[in-house]
Amino acid sequence: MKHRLLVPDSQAAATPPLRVALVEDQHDTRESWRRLISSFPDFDCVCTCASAEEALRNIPQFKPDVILMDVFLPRMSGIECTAKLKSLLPETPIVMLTASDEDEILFLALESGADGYLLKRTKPADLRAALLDVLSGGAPMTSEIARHVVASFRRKTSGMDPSISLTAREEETLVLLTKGFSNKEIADHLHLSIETVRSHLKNIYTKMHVRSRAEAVAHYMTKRPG
Amino acid sequence: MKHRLLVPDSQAAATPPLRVALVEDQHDTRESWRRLISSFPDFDCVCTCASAEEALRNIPQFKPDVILMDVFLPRMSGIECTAKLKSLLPETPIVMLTASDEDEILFLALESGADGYLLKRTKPADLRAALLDVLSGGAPMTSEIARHVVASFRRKTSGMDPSISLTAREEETLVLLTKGFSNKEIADHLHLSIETVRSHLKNIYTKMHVRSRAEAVAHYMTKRPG
DNA sequence: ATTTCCATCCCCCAACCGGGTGAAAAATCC
DNA sequence: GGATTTTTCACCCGGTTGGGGGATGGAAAT
Repeated sequence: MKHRLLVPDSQAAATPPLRVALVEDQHDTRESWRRLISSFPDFDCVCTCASAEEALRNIPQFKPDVILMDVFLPRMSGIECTAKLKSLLPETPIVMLTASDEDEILFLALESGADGYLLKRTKPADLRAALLDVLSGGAPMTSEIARHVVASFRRKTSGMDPSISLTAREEETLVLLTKGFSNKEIADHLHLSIETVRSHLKNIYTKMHVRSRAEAVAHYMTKRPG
Repeated sequence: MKHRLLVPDSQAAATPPLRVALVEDQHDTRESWRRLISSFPDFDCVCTCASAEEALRNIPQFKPDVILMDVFLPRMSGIECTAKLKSLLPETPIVMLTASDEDEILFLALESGADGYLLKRTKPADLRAALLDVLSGGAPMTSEIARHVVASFRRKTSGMDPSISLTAREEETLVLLTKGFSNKEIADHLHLSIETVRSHLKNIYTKMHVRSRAEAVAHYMTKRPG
């Protein structure tokens, strides 16, 4: 899923510059970002937009290699704009820029399809590294943000365990159950007889005190978010 | 949430070395990791464990600054071990090591509480950077893995088609479905004929592109937490 | 006024599912 | 090494479910 061949850390003057589009509503900020990006020998800021509407109108024609998007824009937010741009240019990586580091905005941005998430106070060298990173298939973000993202996966071990302890095989079966598979599909997936799956399921039901797969799925998913 | 004050990129010979615990079942691999870590002037491998059980027994006493954990261990997996260690030492960052880059294992590892995720083929300099990163509150992972992680957020909302709009009655039916009720129970609850419930369900399945109640429950619950 | 949707209900049928019972290898524990 | 748990599989039975047809009346939209 590489978008361009990159010479990782050199200035790469031989290849044509990578084309960047920038969306930022505040004039001064926009200009300073534009100048900064164009100051990199291997990058060129080919399109600057002052609003989400302008971005949706212009960026698809420019087909840039990467898009830098401010989160806070008047009327339509950068998050909504990102979602719309992603359906127009699904292959073009979008890096969100934000002043705050609120979790809420971070996750909304990632859900909208953003590929990276930088704070506006990012240092010039780090910005360039982030652009190269996202263009080579990475997901640039600060350490703190990465930790927040990773932390969001963590299960709460508080109220879930005490009673039910499923065996390894039962757990596997249950996970496939929550993906909506039938007994036969689970059996194929685990290379088992359908009767074995039924057997595991019966044990799971007994341990979880439920009487159907739907109930098991519901109980499992309320306990383990995701 | 910093665990130690760090001098980011210097060799920091003045501060005491950071204490690393290593869990890896294969003797040769374990030794080579141990030697590698101890070769860093600012790190010291104070505890090596050949199994998850040994890790749970020894690591809590050593109270290392960071734990390196192989995912594949006999009997109890590194993932399970990570979950248990996290409840014993919630502040100690754990970095998972894996040979493969399967999505399934990655997400299980993150859910278990791992703070970073490295491939075993990581270069020595990158390992050291990753250890420093995780100790200063980051979440070290390769670019590819970071992209997988952010991509997993996208699925949640972009998979949640804006196209599916259920009617009021269908919504009610679906909610009861997620509580694990049978068709008959739903019918009683809503004072309807069982045939009406079946009818609603058929429409729900069509709209949601699923073929069973378990699948519908799974899809619904991944979209709406709770 | 006509059409389109929604909610309600009915029937059929094949397939699937949940529950009971049993049992034999394999792994694990003590 | 013997006891226990886990994993694997089988058979039967009745109820449930999913998918395919409809049909009716009412409400909302055009």
